[in-house]
Amino acid sequence: MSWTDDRVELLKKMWGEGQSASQIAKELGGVTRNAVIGKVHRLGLSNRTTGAAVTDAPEAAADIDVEAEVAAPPVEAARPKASSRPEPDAAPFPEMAGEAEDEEDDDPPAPPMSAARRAIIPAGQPLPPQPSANEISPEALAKVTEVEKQARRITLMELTERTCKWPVGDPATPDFWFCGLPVQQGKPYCEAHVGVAFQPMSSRRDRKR
DNA sequence: CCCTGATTCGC
DNA sequence: GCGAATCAGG
Repeated sequence: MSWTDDRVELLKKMWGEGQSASQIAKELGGVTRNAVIGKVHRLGLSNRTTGAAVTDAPEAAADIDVEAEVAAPPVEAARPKASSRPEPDAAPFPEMAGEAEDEEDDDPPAPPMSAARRAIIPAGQPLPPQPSANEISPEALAKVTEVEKQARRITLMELTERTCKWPVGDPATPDFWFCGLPVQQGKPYCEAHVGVAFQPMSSRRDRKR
């Protein structure tokens, strides 16, 4: 595979979005993450680490401009290093309700129970995890509800191996989504959701049956 | 061990 | 220019 124009374009786009080199490589296909990184560097678009140069201090060296230091593109996605906590570039969430472009007015039974909904989990389906929110450490729970506010709120089809697959809401409801934050390596969920999904078995010695 | 990006250097 | 190998981290 070669770096065709549109492949480069996709590379730029994804890199700009904070996608990792391996993800980009996977998306492009036919190239390794090394190839992607190499290209990224050759293109001049590389670190956008909070203004601070991770490698060398941009001091001295008054002759580093032959190749021109490609003016940093207006990249806004701040990637807090390899710690993975990519701020969802654009997560405009209008407190759900999204009546904006409802081509169909179909949810009469969709009361504005925003806050309540988050707290009340429809538990019951054989679906994924949905913890019985009764034996989870308050801390973990708090963390989740907090995280769910930052969630990317992606759809089923937007799920990838690296997006948190924690479902939120009632699948039968229009406001059903998946967390979508970066998963904790290996696990299918992000850090917060791993926390509630995998309970170490602590304050739950009763109801043991 | 998984992952990340950075760099080098033969091609 | 390209990217595998390597390096240097988290």
